[in-house]
Amino acid sequence: MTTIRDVAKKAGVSVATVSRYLNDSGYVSGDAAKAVAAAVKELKYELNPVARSLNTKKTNLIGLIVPDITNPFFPELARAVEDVALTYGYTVILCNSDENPEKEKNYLETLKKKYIDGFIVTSNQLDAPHYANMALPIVALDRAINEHIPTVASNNREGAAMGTRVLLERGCKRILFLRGPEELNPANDRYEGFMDAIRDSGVEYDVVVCPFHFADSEKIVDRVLREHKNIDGIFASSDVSAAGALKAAAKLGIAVPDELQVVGFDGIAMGEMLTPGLTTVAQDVYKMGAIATRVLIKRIENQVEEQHFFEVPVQLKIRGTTRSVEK
Amino acid sequence: MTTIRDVAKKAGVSVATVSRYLNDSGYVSGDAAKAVAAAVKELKYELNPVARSLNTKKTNLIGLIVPDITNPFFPELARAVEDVALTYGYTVILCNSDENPEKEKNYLETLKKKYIDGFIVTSNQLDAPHYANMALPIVALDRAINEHIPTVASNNREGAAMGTRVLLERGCKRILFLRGPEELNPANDRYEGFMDAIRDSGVEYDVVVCPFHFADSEKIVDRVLREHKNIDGIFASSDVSAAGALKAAAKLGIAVPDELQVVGFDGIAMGEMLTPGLTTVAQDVYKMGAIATRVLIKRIENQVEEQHFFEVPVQLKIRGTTRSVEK
DNA sequence: CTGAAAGCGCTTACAG
DNA sequence: CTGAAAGCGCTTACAG
Repeated sequence: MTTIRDVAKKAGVSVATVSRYLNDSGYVSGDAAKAVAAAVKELKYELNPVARSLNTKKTNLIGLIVPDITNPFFPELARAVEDVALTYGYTVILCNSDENPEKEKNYLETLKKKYIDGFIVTSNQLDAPHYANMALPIVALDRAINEHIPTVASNNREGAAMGTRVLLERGCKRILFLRGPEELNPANDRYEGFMDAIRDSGVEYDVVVCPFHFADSEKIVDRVLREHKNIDGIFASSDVSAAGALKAAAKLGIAVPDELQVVGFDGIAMGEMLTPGLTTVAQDVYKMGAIATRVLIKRIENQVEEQHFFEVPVQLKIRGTTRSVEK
Repeated sequence: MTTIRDVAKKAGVSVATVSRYLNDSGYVSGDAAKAVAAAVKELKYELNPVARSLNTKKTNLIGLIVPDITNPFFPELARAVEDVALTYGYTVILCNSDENPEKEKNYLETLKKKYIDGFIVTSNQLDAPHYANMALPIVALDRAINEHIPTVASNNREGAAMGTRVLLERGCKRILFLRGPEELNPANDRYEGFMDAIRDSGVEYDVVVCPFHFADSEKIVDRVLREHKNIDGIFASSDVSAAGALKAAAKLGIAVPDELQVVGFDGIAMGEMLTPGLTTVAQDVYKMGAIATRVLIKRIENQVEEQHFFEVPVQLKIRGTTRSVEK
């Protein structure tokens, strides 16, 4: 392995000068620069990043903590993070937390010891002490807002109102809202948005708490549809729940969208694979990941950034689980 | 930050002794061990992994290179890799290659410089020189077998034969096989398996090359179904293609499974969310990832492992896109 | 069984 | 503008 000493020797300068040249820090005369450049090229020298890290305490590594990469929301996020990170010369470490504070804390701590440069986190524990004491750049995604931690999220509330209106405009008279878990901020925002839109509409509605899980959602919707035969619209707080609702409806022989219209939230790829295609409030997950990564890297590199909250607009995707608007 | 020197001083021994104690390497007397243990505890000392890495050239980091984490096959793989890695004290770096040899090579090289300990790779470039010259433990997943690189894969050929037989047993008279890309080993194996089963059946069949991509598959199947009205069975080499086929059939008003039966391959979660549920040849992706990770770590830790090829059995999941077997 | 010392390969005040 | 030297925090022959 050729080291900085070899380069220095060949170029006839000190290692300090080589280091300065390599890092573009401090003064290096034109002649010295030329000699070093030639030596680097000739020896095919490449700086050893581990040795550098020991000094700088930086590694160009960032951690991405998600509850579970297997949840269809997260792969696209991970992709965006990785793409942008690569652009800036960073590499990403993937961590599944299972929403388990201990696992999260453990990752945070072991990676910090490894001089990781920062974290992008989707977590409900952001107010926990192990975050407050991190002294490392962190950006929160999707969930939790904390005055110390920049956050990027969809405009969940407005999006949910939009989704609700899709159902209202299409003549639904009794709407079932599949509300997400109460400990999730985005789920609560979506609930607010639903309420914003439904409140003054005069339309009947039911609210049922429902995890973002296919089989559970199917079971819950099956029960509710049996009890309330006149439900003609479902707004699910996630596409996975919407898929469960569709499955339940199909098994009960309820025609979608003729007897029952369904709108989801998320915009995951599965939505268009269903038949009929799922009408949904699509989040721009890729954009969220991209923004989060840029914000994080700015912080890592000590660039000033005033903004603390980044809202990414959602977009309606009208597909086959809703009818044409009645004139 | 408390260092090994602090511990040595407090324990009244040399740093060499502390290091030996910490790494359980070389002799340490009972007394010395006790003193060091006490000092470690009192100072809450934690070894600096970066400093260690500079010496050992090991980092407890492994790289996972996949074409695209967004492809529904890979999140579960990533999950398995991460779970097992964590168990052994390793952390995983996620790399999307887009099947691009340059990107792959770039990751391999930059991470090698960072003293990454090994790679789990899903790639078609495994015979490329940058792999041969790696001198780092590598395990291949799903694709490509190379006498120097251990591989874990499904029994694709047998699985495809099983899937084909599902259609044959249910009375299909003309089967369309959606063959995957020709540069993919697993796709070729599945093609062989299809041929194994169809050859002597006397049943008519067509083979069309079709990427593992939803919209493309839909388009291709739409065309074929228009041209050949008597096709009554489709075996797709991937679930995503099967979903495209189902969409095409639905748009053409072809009833599944009454007029057309469909079988997929992969077993991704989306399959059960479709209506009717997708009958498929399910791979045990999690198990593949888990095995690959264990094999890799064994190699990293220089444990002997004779076996070079690990085959993970597939499992039929009969759902709604196929009929009951005719008696 | 133990310690002094060299070494892993870099960066960074500091003096000149 | 440059170099000698200390330092980042560990590991590992080697001599005893």
